[in-house]
Amino acid sequence: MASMVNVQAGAPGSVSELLDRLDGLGGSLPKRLGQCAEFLRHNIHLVAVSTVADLAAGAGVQPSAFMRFCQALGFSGFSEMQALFRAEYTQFRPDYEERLSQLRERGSQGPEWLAASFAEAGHKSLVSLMNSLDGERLRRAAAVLTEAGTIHLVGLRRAFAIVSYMGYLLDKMRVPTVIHRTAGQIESDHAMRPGDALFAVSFAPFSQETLELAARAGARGIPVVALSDTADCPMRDCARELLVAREVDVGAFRVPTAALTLATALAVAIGGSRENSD
Amino acid sequence: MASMVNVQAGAPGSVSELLDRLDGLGGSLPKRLGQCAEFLRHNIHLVAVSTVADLAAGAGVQPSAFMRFCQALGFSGFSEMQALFRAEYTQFRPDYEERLSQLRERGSQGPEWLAASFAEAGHKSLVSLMNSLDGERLRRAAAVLTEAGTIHLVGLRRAFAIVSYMGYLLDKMRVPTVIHRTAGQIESDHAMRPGDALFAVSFAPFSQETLELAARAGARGIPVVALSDTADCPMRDCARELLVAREVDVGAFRVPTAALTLATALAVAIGGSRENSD
DNA sequence: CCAAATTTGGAATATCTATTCCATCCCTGG
DNA sequence: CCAGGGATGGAATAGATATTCCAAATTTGG
Repeated sequence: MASMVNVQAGAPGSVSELLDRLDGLGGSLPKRLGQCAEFLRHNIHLVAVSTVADLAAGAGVQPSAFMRFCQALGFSGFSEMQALFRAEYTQFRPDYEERLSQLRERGSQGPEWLAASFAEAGHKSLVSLMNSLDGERLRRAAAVLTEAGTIHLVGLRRAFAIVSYMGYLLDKMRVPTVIHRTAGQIESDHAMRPGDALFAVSFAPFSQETLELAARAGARGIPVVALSDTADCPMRDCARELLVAREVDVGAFRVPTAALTLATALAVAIGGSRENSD
Repeated sequence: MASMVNVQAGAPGSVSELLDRLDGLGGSLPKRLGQCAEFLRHNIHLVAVSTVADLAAGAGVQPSAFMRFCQALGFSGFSEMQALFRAEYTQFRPDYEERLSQLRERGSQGPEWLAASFAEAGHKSLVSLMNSLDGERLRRAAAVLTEAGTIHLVGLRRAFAIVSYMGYLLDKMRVPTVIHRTAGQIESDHAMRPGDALFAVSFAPFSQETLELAARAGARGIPVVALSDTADCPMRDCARELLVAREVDVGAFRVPTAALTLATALAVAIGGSRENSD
């Protein structure tokens, strides 16, 4: 009984713990169980709502093999493993459909309805962000800004919130940063010196000031990383890298959830790399 | 066979269609089936991962009653109804866990990994926001700010992004708004006149300046609406309403997704109400 | 290349879940 | 107040689904 594939401790207590254990097992699993592991990694979301037979078929193995796989992970069987996924699912799943329909009934368009709508839009924006994100481009953008002497940030109107949060994070991580407010400040350009870099944020319809500042920086050989809500952004010409974060609107309004998320990830990545190279 | 409670067309083809039909049935259902309907409306997310017995128990009825309820909705039985929910679930669900574990494998902690982590945290923050949101309190907060002559906004450090976006939205909707930057500006207080209101944002650890400004405003009888990430916020004493938006962290960092979403909903609600009363 | 140990497939079984059925109860209309 | 029709609870049944078992196949170590 002690010579089984892998009988550690008890069963995992959460999905991420389970994934860790899966990584730990590495390639040490026999062929069929390996198939199960591979399939599970790519289809985590199916576990809560499928039968062993379905999952086994998906992984291309017999149900009994999948059972053995569950046991190798430390569970008593499939049911115990599924219970874990179901618990996690019921904990985190938003019931927007329900909530919105409820709110729609009694006097629509109140603040609560708006909050639910914006929250739902936020979910969609984040999903779309991760689906469309180009990891390689993001890495290059982070590299450009990591190597800069001082990072200059610019973004007006709705983009200013993004820039100000990024400025806060970078400053907290002791990365030399300047936030540009172009209004009536002609000296902006001269603050950018060779070796610096510019991070420019602008959403359609674009602020002329931001576009021009980015263009002048690009012309002077200062690398520009741009963030916009469309690939058609005019900055695509002057920018070394253009990142795109689309947002889902609620009527005429939106929350820049995806952009803020992407900008934060970028800032933290920059802060992390700088720290390492100090 | 034709005299059953309600046998229309076929089974609903989607969850929202089902909700519509539920609304259509209105109060015409007998007591026990009504309990099922009520429970379903509030626990849509449970259907995909529960048994009839569980749901029936939750609704306080016998399994057989729940079966009749499913049939009244046009399904052949519970299984058919559950299949609908399971299908929608597998469609919508993003596989962050999977994505993260994939990214973890090859060179962890890159910008892409960070983006995925922050996106996942954003999802969780939004779910928790909507689970904990008190509609009544939000409505009162919106009312306080709607009735104000000028809305004063204050928030420093990480809270400034929230305030600046809210300021942008309110300004766009032609609501008189002032953003206070307390640094070295002593006249802040006098800008707030009777009839105005203050919206103060501060997250732990709180900025002393924000707390003091809010306290002085409260003492002068100017209504204060506060937004924080904890109910333990010191402003709870001076504020007319305290809104709470908790965020899920990634390591030492976070994206203020929930707070920004809530603040946006609030701003749009205010803008909408003002428009109506003009 | 052989023997031992491990893994595998598939069928048999145990368990759990959905579904039906019917005696009883409760309303409703006369 | 008394039928009569629908609604209800609970048990009985049919159907899935998980789980185990073991003979056959495969791999591993010497």
